[in-house]
Amino acid sequence: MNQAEAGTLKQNNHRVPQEKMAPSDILLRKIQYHSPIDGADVAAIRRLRCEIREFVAGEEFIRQGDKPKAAAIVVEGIMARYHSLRSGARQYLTLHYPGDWPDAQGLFLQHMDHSVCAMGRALVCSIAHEPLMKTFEERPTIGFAVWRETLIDAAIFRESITNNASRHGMARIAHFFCEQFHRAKFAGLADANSCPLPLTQTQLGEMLGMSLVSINRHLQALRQTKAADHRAGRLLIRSWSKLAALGEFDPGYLHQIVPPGRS
Amino acid sequence: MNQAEAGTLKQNNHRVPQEKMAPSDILLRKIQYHSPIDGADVAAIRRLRCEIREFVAGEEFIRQGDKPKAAAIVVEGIMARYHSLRSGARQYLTLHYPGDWPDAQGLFLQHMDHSVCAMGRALVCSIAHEPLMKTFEERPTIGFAVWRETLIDAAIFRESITNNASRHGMARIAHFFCEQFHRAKFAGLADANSCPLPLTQTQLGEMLGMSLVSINRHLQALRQTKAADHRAGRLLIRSWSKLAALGEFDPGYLHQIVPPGRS
DNA sequence: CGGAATGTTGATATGCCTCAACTAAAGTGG
DNA sequence: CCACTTTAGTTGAGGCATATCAACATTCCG
Repeated sequence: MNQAEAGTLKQNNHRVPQEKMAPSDILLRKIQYHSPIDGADVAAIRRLRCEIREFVAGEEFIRQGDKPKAAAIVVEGIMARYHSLRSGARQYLTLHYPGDWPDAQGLFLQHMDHSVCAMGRALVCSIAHEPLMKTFEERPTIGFAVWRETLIDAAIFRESITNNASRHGMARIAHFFCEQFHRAKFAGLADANSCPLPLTQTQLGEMLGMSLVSINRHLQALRQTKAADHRAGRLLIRSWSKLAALGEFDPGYLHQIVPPGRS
Repeated sequence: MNQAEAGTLKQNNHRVPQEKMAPSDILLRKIQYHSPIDGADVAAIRRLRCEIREFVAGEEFIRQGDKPKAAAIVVEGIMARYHSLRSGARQYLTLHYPGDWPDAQGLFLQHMDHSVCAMGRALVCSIAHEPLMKTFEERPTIGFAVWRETLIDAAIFRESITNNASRHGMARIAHFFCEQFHRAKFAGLADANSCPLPLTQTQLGEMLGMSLVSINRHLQALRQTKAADHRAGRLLIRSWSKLAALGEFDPGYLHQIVPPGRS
């Protein structure tokens, strides 16, 4: 049982003072890499009012079946999307890093077909659908940029299908680690050879469709190859080339456009 | 080896005379169910020039790595998306029915991270990106409707992750059958208790991450439950309730809005 | 310090994969 | 039209990867 299921969860929906940061910047930073945002677009984005909320580990942001009236952008930390199965188990679908829109589907679809929760502490900014949609109508480039984000999400889901269905334990884990490191790096969360990855082994299993015991054993094998290590909620890359080879990782599907001035 | 891999494929890129049908109608029919398309929108859609092409079974429409300059809409038949693995094997990702946009990602992402091919004979209509994007800018509602389609695709991918990762053989097949019947029905391809499903058992395996032998045996078991039968490229539903129960199928994730006047 | 969550290890069971042979159906060419 | 080839489907046998069960060690946290 994880925290959310055990019902021992602390609620922590504190509003964070708006002055603490400009959430539009995290949004801009990401979409400017790939989309031709002009001055008027920037102004329109800055004009959007957003509410920042803080979440503790495991806390739910939105639940399967909900009908959201606002869209969320991850500002700090890591969020996860998951399906709740009838058996009570979870199937985690993806992780989301700062700049991601984990519930963008709510903009156009009636109800959520999955839930979103925080993995570790996280900060989320919500923008009400109505003004956001209006902005998309008036400044299509902004909508296109967010649309693009949702298409990359879909590419990540596809890769996940392939990873879970066609790779064996060790390779599957290696591939997953590669993806997370790549994305954490892109979001500015990683240092040269490590990044946060606040999942328990149970949750890794729920992500990759494997049992806890299998995860544990493959993780140990992975340690012995000296390719990567996962401990205490952190992923340590010891040999990127070895890990990428093990997981047959090719980052093309992430469609990352490397921002100028970063490696 | 299937046809495409064996290289014995017949090329059949015949242009079909434009008069044969109005492809914009298939597009309109679908998006009008859910989006507030007005007269000017309809006119803008009809103004888009599109080229219709016919494909034979297995023929590739677009390949992993390609940079498409046009977007496709399935007009007739069934298309599939798939990843090509290093081993040469395929991982099928989804099927697409008339009205679907199997390569919409090409509108915003540089290169294709997967391929698209025809399953059985199919008719596809292509609309050049440039005028299409212009239409999205001028008439945001149209873009939103297509965006919505891509979000449903993503929901289908997510369900596929869960299905492949968390359900055992028989349930996995049952769930897949339920989804395809539901979608075929929605696209007008199904009759009361059957629909086309032009996959070989090998391809079913490549879709669901199982070996041919497992598929074959589960399929036989499924026949014996009298829930469903798959033969000669056609899916026959013998007991929907039984099949849905076996596959734990809940169609919510398809976000279908039932068109007026249909059950 | 005590209790809960997390990680580790061993043993056993089983679902699925692989290999291999064979049948049935469909398509091809003389 | 029939013989031949190819593709698709079926069946059996054996082995392996992963699940499951169960006990224990460790870390975390109030």
